[in-house]
Amino acid sequence: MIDYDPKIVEEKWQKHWEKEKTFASHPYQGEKYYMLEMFPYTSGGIHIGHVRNYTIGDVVAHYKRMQGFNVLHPIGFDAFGLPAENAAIEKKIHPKDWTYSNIDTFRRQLKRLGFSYDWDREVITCDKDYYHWNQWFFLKFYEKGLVYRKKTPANWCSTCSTVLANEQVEQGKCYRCATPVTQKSLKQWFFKITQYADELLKEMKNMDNWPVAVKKMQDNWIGKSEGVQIDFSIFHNGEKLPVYTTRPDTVFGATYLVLSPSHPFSEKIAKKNPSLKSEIERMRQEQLIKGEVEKRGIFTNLWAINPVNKEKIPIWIANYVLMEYGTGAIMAVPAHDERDFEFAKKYNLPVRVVICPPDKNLHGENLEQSYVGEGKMVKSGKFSGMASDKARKEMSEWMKENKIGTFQVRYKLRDWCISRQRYWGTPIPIIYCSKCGTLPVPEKDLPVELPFNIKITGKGGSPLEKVKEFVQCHCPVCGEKAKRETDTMDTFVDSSWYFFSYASLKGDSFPFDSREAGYWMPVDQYIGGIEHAILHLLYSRFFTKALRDMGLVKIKEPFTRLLTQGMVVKDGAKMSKSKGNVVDPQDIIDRYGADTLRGFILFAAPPEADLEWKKEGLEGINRFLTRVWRLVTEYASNWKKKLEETYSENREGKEKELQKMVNKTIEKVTQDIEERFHFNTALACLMEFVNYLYLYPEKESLLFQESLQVLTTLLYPFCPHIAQELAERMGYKEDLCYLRWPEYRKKLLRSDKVTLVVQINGKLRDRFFITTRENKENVERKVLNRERVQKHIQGRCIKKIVHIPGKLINIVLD
RNA sequence: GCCGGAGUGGCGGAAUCGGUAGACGCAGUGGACUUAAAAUCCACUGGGUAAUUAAUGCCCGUGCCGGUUCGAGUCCGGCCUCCGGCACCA
Repeated sequence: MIDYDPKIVEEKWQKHWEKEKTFASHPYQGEKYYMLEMFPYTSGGIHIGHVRNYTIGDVVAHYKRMQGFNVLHPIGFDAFGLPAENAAIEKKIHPKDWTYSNIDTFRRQLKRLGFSYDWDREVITCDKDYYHWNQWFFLKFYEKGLVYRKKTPANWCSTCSTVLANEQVEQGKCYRCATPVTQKSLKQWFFKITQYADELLKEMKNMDNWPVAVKKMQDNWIGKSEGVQIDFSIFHNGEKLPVYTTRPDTVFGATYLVLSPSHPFSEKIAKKNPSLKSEIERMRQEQLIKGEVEKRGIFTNLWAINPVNKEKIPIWIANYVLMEYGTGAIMAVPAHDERDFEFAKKYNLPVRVVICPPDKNLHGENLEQSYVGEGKMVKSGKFSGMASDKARKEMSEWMKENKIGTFQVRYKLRDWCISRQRYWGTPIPIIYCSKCGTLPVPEKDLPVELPFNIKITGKGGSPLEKVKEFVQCHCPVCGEKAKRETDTMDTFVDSSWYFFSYASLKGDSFPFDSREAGYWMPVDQYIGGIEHAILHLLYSRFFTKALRDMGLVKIKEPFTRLLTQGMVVKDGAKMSKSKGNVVDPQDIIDRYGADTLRGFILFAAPPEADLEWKKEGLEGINRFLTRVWRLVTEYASNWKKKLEETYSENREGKEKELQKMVNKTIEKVTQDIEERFHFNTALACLMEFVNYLYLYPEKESLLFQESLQVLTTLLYPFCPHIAQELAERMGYKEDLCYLRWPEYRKKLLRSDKVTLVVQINGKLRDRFFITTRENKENVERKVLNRERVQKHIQGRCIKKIVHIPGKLINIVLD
């Protein structure tokens, strides 16, 4: 017997797979299955989180192939982005060289892990053949009115020297470097994702195979609310001052009105009234920094009229009202809104209760906190006495009829800002001509190539601005000298359509072939980290819908099923350089081999849970694989074409038991993959099977030979190298990935002896074997005669017997 | 604050539809092999209690309190803790 040497075995088969293109995909041949894992951003080398993501996907890809599906399982690289520029500054290496050298490392490591990718479909987003189509989409969106430019305060990260999309600001900090984000007014390009807000929301109802957590996060992010815009007016000149509220039922309780410091009317006041100007400016500054600030405001000396009761209420300007949402102005109802209550208490503004909870009366003067629940209307004109939820509808109707309010649907979702003042990204294909204005680059002039002759300093604005040859161009309309846009696109544009690119072999005049993409898309199973719950996944959904409306694809949604795998943690914390608890997959491969690494990652936890890294567990899997190796190399003889003994119905005794074991193992492994992706229990079951085979006495029998063959086949999706090698040693010369997955026979799972569990008053008291042929009465008589049962029921009265045939009897005593 | 998710041995985890809690692995203990060790193989392994019939028996045990049920880790109500997301969105 030869010892198990993973390095030799694994490299042998990796060479074979590469040479034979074993996992290449071909369209239109049978039922398709598109298995996709989120492609990696290639900074440095592969880390353990990638290995987990890709291992899970690889098991599914293998399994589906063996089920007879035509599988597409591609990979590529997310290659544009800021880290490349940072590396350029720190290491004096060109972003391009840094990126491609990382990609080489990544590709080598992915191959070393033996993942079954179709490498012919590889995509690298910084290749001009790829970003060409980002620009093309930009132009098409431009034609469709899905792109626009506006000057607006944007989220600014001073460390990255660029603006960020709303989705990239986490708790007021940059998602990448955690620098507090400030607001800076710049002219920016936007994709009109809000046009799809409602569809993005609605379609989620049909996405049953997405995790609830992700859907919930997107739901919150889109933030749909239904309310009423109520037109208040300014007392002295009657000018309209609309506010937006989701609680029109509280309108009689409005005791003051608040404007955002950035509201146009606030600006007007600031101009007229220098004494207020500095305070307004100060509040505006406070709003630039996200996060909780103490509520602050000033009275404008102006008054507004509440249209429902003609009441005169003071107009304030306060830092707790945002300009970006609603109308930038609110009616303040301190009795029924927490924020207004807090503000009213601070500035001693009146509190008027208009809704009382069912069980008591409230009074504004002594209210200790706002009441935001439902209840009975009071002090609300003709609506007094009505239930608040009913009043909400009726008052809205009434306001609409009297032309003082209109129904409104609002979203928190803002348009997607795609401008980045960075170098390493897709140039935005726009030309500014002093005569003709802002013009898209003609399609025939694409791609606008990113220049490589550049100095990255990290200082002083966009790097492209300083590249004369890039900036200077001619106007496509009048031919005069013009300037190019120097901002590049957010890299999330790249990842919003890469799955379409994989799904077709590239053409020269189109981003992808609609026919082939139509065959493969949508992605049947997508796997990635939960950190992309809103960013990448929302953008990709938006892109898919936009592409559908352009007639390029027919589908509404890109990803049918989504799995968000858990983190890999060590010593209770997420692996990170700063904590010094990083495990380098390469070290594990060198020491134990790829199959052991894959096996451990799959065995240690179910995919959606966090995984605790334990060196000892790794050794456990390695021991298991060694046991499989020894068993097969020692006892296996010839690979059989058909598993006759496994399914024969004429076995008795030990053989029958083994046969049952084989069928049970197939059943369990199949179900665990098929129904739940619980690879940990699938592997546990294979371990049990191996333990059983070790103790089985007749290792020369045909049935035992077949059992080894089944074991090898079932192991293949998890640890493909060792399985393929063992299959070959048994005489199987083909690739296991195209061998049909074994089936189990239900009939052979049943045995004629089962354990019957006996409970007395719900407590386990006895268990014994019965034959399945025995009738109910007979079994019950036997149970009652058991010594252990007798001991308990002596002198007591049997109230009831619960009998689940073949499983359990519960005797209920008084 | 709001919205998700999770709490099971010394540890990672299993129990899929309400029916034997702790599969499988790790760690640990004992034995076999060995001059010895490693490796390997075999067995035991939640806590407590009892020395009788020496086979096991009995009690407790899935974050806490209560409920439904013949029977609850699983269902219902109320808490506690941890993790993740959002956070002046009117």
